[in-house]
Amino acid sequence: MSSHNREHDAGKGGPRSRRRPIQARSKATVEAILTATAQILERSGPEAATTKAIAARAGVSVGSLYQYFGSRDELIDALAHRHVDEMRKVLSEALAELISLPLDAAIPRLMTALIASHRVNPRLDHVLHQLTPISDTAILDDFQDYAATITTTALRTHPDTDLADPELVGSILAQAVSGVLRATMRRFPERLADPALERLLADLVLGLLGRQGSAMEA
Amino acid sequence: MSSHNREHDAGKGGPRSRRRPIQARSKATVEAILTATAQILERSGPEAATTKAIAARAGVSVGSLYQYFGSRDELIDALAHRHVDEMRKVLSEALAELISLPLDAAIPRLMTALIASHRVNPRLDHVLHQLTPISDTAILDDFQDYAATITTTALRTHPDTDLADPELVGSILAQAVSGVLRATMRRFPERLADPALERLLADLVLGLLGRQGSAMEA
DNA sequence: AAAGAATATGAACACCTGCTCACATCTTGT
DNA sequence: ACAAGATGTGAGCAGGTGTTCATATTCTTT
Repeated sequence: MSSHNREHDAGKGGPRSRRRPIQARSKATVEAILTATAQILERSGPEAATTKAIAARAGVSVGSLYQYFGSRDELIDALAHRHVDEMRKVLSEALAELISLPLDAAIPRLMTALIASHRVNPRLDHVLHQLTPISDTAILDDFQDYAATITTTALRTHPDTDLADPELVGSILAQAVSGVLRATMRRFPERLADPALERLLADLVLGLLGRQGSAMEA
Repeated sequence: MSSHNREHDAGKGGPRSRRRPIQARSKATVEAILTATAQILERSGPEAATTKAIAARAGVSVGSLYQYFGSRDELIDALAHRHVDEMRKVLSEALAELISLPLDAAIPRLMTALIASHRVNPRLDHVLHQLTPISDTAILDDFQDYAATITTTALRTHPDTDLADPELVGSILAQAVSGVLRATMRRFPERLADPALERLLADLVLGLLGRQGSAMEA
């Protein structure tokens, strides 16, 4: 080995992971730490996610934790990134087939995809939202923005409707849907399986488009 | 003075305020403590709301705080109750005039009222939502349920539409609107003044009702 | 086999937290 | 004026936190 592994970010500054796992053993360690963090957060909330508790559940010592994460906050940040990446992946997978469909058919499928993406890890999702600060933009906003962009482009692409401000409409729709989903996951998780939810959400979106697209309704 | 003031709840148990303020001076103290807590929560989030920080900002000693609140959590609970009470009040004030209106006119006004109620203290609202646990029902849910009930009864009362499951629809609509409002407050607060938001929300609700009420759309 | 790098350990440290309690002060009723 | 209750104080306690570091172990390379 010729190059050291310690932090020496020639590029942009900012807090970075202390060390990068290069052997298989260490990769398993960071993996264990991340899953342990997720589990504790899901089960017992942010306050229980103590460095010591995390290390214990991961079967590692605190020292190991600090070998790969510069601080507790960095660790949680990494976990959050991981989580939105997975959500984004689930959503984008169901996306390819949508572009060719007319809106009436595309929107219900989009809802199904959104529900699926929110099912990735609802409890962790909620806790990460708890950790979202008021002012600063948070990692979780990335997913929200992604969903908004998708909706906006869908509206722009499909010639079925033409809106005055597709961006605003897309953003509002994404907010509405994710608001419903997040509230449902926390308080009525059994509803998620109910196909009525999907239909209602699709009707919600299509209804607004109908109202907005044409100046008049039937 | 014949009766002591200490806690001696003959009724149901549970953590209660230690002492009830009876003189004007002490009432001012609890008031100061509550406002201080709110200010710190708004400005710096839950972690900054230390008992010492609160006492300092209130111009009081820690001891005084514990004379009227059994614990830090009880204090925040009290503040949360206060907050939803105010939101509920704002909402219910704008409610009386709605029952006589047809849905097309009632819904936009309901949106105005909902926006107003969410404007009571958006930052505090967000922080209190941060403190909402995953599993247990929280105080803030009361407002959500209130809004859902109002919507449901509005749908039931007005003969304009007849829905299969007004409760589900009312609940979803309330979740959607509050999802939009909360996201907007945090990330695009300037939009709150935009009348387009009100119109969009009303269209969102009316659109779903149009879709749901009649089996067919134009 | 030997050396050096990567990885793992956990006691120890400095700091901060919620909370109590013995005491001082103010207010009120008589 | 005087007691007695109501209110206010803040140093101090017990416990917990995130983080570091000198040391030990394991792996990789030569």
